[in-house]
Amino acid sequence: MTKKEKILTTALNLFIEKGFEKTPTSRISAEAGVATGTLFHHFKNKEELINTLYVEIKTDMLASLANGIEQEVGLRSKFQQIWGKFLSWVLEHPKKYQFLMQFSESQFITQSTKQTIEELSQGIHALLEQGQKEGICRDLPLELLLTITHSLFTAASRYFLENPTDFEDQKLVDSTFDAFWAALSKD
Amino acid sequence: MTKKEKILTTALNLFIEKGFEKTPTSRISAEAGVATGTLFHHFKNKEELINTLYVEIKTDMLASLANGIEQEVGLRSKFQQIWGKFLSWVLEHPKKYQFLMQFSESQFITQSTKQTIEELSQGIHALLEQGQKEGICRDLPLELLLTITHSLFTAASRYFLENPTDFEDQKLVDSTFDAFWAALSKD
DNA sequence: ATAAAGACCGATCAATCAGTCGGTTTTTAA
DNA sequence: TTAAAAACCGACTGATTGATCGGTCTTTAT
Repeated sequence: MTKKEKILTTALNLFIEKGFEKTPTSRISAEAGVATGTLFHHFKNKEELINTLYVEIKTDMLASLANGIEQEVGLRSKFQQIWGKFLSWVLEHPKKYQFLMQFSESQFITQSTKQTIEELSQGIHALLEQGQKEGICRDLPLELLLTITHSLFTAASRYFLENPTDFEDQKLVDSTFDAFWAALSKD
Repeated sequence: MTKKEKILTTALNLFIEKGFEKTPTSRISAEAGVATGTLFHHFKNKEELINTLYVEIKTDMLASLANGIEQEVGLRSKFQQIWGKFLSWVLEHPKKYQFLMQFSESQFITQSTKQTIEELSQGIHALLEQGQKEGICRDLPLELLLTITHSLFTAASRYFLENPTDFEDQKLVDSTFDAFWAALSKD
């Protein structure tokens, strides 16, 4: 692991444990086994550090959702695949996910970072748009459908994070998807 | 408005605008038209200030949901009333709601505050439990139903906050409730 | 081999800020 | 009326911390 990577993972752990402002850069560099100057060599300032972390993690997550989705199936199946992939990723990277949850609404994530993320999220956006054109999804504003989708993904991940063993119960996982799909689809 | 109240509302505005750590107590007292000492006379420290604010706002919101719900109607109708009351409250108090969103996941809200809130939220908890006993709600873990409920309330409020004029379209509001109810109920 | 570029170091500092404290003013209640 | 309690004041400080900077070490490319 390069020093830069070490700084990033150390920062991740400290940020979710103590919070951004309660984590001195001195502590990050110390625990990463690196000099203060090195941290500021790689990152212009503390804010750039957390924003880099945010983009990196979200990119990682979104990539793992898009990966290997079967294209020759219906919309419902596509969403179901994404549902499963998403929950798997969350359970495999609980700290990363906690970080995303904790800082998505925070002041520290800049507008430009949010912009970058938005662009990365185009995939699901397009899927919903398609679903609406095909008359599969409810006739609600697209933006609202997106928000609903996002919030139900969040709800499920929250639950399974706190009850990880339940994630092995495939029937339960399927049931949660049914609830999601019921909210989204017309019939 | 008493000085204590002035401190609280000033803090609310600064916290959502600048964030907790980026708002010096000196600035709060200055904008509230109060001496530093007065702030610390009413609140043991900065953390107690934000926690007081949080409990006060959440109590206000939950009270306005519980107020005047017709009891002689079915579960669906009860939820629909709450749905409407909630969205109305959010649109009438956008800053307060933003505050709740921004700090619910933050480090600054103590465990004890979260405990207090939990107790205040028993109402909806009980309603869902009843719905499940009567076979109206999906057979999912109660805790998961709660999370789903919470997340869909959040999703709708987010949307209408950003598109306030849409809230006057009663048909659209009803449609959002339909989506919510579809996720929650069995058929 | 060599020189330029990049990574790394850590002592130092300027700035910021939460909270204190000794005292004054206002309110309360007896 | 009076005295105790509560509200209020604001200058001050001890401690913290983001970021710098001059310099060394390591890698890269020619």
